[in-house]
Amino acid sequence: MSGERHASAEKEGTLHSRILGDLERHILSGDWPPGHRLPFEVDLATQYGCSRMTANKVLTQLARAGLIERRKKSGSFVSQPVGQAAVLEIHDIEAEVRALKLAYAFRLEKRARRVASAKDRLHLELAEGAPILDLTCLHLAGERPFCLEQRLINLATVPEAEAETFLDMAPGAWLISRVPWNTAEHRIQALAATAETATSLGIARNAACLVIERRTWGASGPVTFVRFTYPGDRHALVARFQPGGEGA
Amino acid sequence: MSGERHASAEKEGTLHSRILGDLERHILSGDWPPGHRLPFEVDLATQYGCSRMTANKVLTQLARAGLIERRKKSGSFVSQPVGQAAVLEIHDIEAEVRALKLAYAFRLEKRARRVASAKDRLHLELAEGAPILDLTCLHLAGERPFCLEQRLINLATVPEAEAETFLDMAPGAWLISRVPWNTAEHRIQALAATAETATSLGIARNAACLVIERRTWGASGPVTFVRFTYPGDRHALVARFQPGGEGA
DNA sequence: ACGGTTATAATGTATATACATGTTTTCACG
DNA sequence: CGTGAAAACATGTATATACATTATAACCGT
Repeated sequence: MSGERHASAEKEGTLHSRILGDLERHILSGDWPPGHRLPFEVDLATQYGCSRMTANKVLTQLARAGLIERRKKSGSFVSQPVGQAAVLEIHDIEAEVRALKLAYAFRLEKRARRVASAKDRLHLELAEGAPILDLTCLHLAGERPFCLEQRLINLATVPEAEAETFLDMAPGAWLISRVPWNTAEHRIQALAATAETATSLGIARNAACLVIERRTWGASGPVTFVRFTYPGDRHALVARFQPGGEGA
Repeated sequence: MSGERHASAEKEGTLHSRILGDLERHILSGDWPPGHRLPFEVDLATQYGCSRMTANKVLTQLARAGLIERRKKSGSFVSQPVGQAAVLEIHDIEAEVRALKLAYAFRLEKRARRVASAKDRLHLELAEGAPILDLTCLHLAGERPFCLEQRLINLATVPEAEAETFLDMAPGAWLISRVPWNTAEHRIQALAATAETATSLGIARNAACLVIERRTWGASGPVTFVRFTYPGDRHALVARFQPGGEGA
């Protein structure tokens, strides 16, 4: 009620996180099913002996995380568990290999500067005849091929790339550290290995491969298109998901 | 500054969202590269003619979204674009089929109640001899097989499932609407079709298939394990990502 | 110089208050 | 008896203030 002024560290953590934790627990445990109305801001404030502002901030955070929906006059309600979204971490390949406790290496197999063909324009939104850099490189785990990377870099957006040899640094890492981007689109498929990729990766022709394609845009237009091809029987993507789980 | 008291709707949107937008623009455009220190709370407050609390809330939100890192005494800094996380939406299969403008149907091919074997316990954390429901069903788009679903349901956690026939409602949709969950783990692989799955899906043996496995936990333990097998040449997962992009 | 204490700068959390905004309920008037 | 204006309600946004926390900087005596 009267509210003993600010945090006196009575038990553990801040009031904010205590309230947040309690509400999340009620929601995630199913104790409060979707559609259930949670206490009003003023009631929460009374219950925890805090101001409405504090309760408001907690509820606002839950709403941003998608766990609840808020309606004026009506109150706040537990959301339906909407489409199952998973945070898919696509690691840096070097990190991926090292996570397997294997030595990492890569080999540049192709580096060509040319103008965009019609086929390239399917992958990246490019003007006709726009200059691009076409790279292919093979990532190795220990002695064995791990992943084949085929990449197009838009030289209109990233002119610095033309001066780079990509002999010492993989193009992915180089781009990440130099070029800002703000949107990426991924496409994940299972495809049979073509004769070419089978040779590069040292697998049987038509073997199942996991193919991940990524297109990236920056403020000044399309940046890069990349296709990673992994031997399917040796690789898996893993994604973990907790609703409302912010990146701590 | 004196700060003209609350929102007088001078231009557009709230002060909060204007500041947020401005900062995001600076960061995403690369204008402020990773490591760059952004203005202190008090400076932002002065600049926008608002109180420090307002600036603080904006910065706090950016920090939660992972765009910036904050250090006491030092200030707030643009984060390194860490591991590329993409929000991967795994749609409901029915929605997926309808998005292709095809008729949706499903057929239950197997429904068995049994106790967990050692192999089942690899998929789901189960006690030895725990009762489970073992389901297989085929999802159809138009007349053609679209996806094969193989599912284990933990009857210890979801006893209601035993009374359900799953003839009218697909097990995925049934579970979503009835059983609360709080953690899911996905595994995505490319695998060659086994003889069985090839027959079910009407594809060639050894054809590349996209396999998505999901394990789900609720408050009272493991809920379900499911494996979706899609003919690889006919299906792709698509994920779009914008850093700091909250679910509106 | 060195190492420890003190000051200071920046963020973190919380309060009380004020007014805006959008819904729902109520109630009075025709 | 309906309908439209007014009141009540719950959230949304913003302010000013206070004190806590913590990392860095400044100081200071030995």
